[in-house]
Amino acid sequence: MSSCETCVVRNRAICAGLDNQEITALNAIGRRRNVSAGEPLIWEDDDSLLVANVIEGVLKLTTSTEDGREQIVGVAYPSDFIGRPFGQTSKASVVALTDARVCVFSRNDFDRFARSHPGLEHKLLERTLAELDRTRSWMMLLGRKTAPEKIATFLLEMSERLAETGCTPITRGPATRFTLPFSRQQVADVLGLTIETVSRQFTKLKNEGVIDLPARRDVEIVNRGALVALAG
Amino acid sequence: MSSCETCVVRNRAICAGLDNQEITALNAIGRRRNVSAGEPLIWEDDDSLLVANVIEGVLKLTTSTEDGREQIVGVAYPSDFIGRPFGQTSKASVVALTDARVCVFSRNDFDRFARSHPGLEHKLLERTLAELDRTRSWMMLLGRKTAPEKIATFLLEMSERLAETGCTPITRGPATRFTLPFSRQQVADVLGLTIETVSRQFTKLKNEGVIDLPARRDVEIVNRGALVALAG
DNA sequence: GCCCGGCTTTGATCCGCGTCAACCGCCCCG
DNA sequence: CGGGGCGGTTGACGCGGATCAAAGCCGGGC
Repeated sequence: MSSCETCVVRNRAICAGLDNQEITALNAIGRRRNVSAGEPLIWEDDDSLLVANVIEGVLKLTTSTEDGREQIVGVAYPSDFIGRPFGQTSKASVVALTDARVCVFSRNDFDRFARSHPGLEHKLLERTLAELDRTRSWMMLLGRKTAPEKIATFLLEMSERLAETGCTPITRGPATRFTLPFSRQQVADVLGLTIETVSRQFTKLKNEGVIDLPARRDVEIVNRGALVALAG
Repeated sequence: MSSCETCVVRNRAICAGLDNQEITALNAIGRRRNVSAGEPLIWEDDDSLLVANVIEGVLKLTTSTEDGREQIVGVAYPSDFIGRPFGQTSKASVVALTDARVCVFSRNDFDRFARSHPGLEHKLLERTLAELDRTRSWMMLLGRKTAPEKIATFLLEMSERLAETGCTPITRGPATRFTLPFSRQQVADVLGLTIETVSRQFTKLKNEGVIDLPARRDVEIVNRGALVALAG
């Protein structure tokens, strides 16, 4: 296994910017792991023993109330970083949505390595700041948007992120046709809606000719302009 | 003006962990600024020319839709860091809720300084990770909690944060009595509710003897247990 | 091919919260 | 002391999305 493989495509991975020697050292403390769809990687409130780097696949970060309501608070795509370095407990559960390959590190090992490699910490900081930006714009959606706006925003975001992370046939710009890594229930958990509402909104957009739904999880954006207008 | 003053109480400020020489260098590129209640510090989508460190007061971070709906996506207390280093545009507006004192830096100056001082970047990373955790648990609230749960959660969070940032008479643990730095409308903007719903829920809690409302913005928690139970 | 089970869609109804509107009370200022 | 205005409260009502229920669809196993 080459160092490049363990640590993902070099240019996009967490280790981008490290020199060869550093990459080798990082690989020494990491382990590859396969996680199949539906399998958990980290449980909410556990000791946060792991951090990881996504190589392939999509995973969800969730928090739940005691009575079982779930909210997806983040989605990790290839090259994304998962887990909570420098903290006692993980505040979110991580579960694979598709079969996934990740590179896991013990939190202690990773923390120690990061602290002595400023380039890595800088990269991590940039990623965390970007994630915070995304999360904040999602708060706007959860707190203030209507169901149709939520669905439209969601579809547009999916078409962008799936394209840029290479989860769809490579095209320039956002994808017009893609396969959702989510079930209807999971879409509901992302948007703070119920499964029935999600289903109804999808059907409505299809009837209006804005999108097409060729298969359960497949979406084709027919009229992107309309979607942008609906997104609010 | 001593270096300590410019850069906030040493132990809690962004510069904690820097040596004296570094603190002096950081002070050289920062400027004190007073912001009065209601005054903006950064506008949404501007060029993100500023970053800042809060010395005193409380500020809100907001995003808005074109048609004027507003969502408060973060609240900055003393010692908190504001702005978006290493990014092109700021995604949120920053407006003071109370009269505030901040230490502002030009983004370029700050970026350059941070990149050459790993201790500062590490501190910034820890803060950003903590903020991300808080933001994610707020997503759960926005997406899945009912109005009574939102209000209860909000009051408990306020009682903790206002105590730990020294915005209330110092006590051990969470404050039982405090002054909200928010108007009713702003509470609504934090929780994704309307002003009327916020008002009704406050009144309900008062009638049930869970809290007392001695003045417009003052809250006294009478029955914390009940509040915790309601928070969901 | 056929059956079974889980996911999804669709329909009917309900209710929490938003909306619209009026009123209240505190504070400022004359 | 007496307006006036702003922020907050209260009430009446309606709607969007949740809830409850049932049927449809599709994929997998035999």
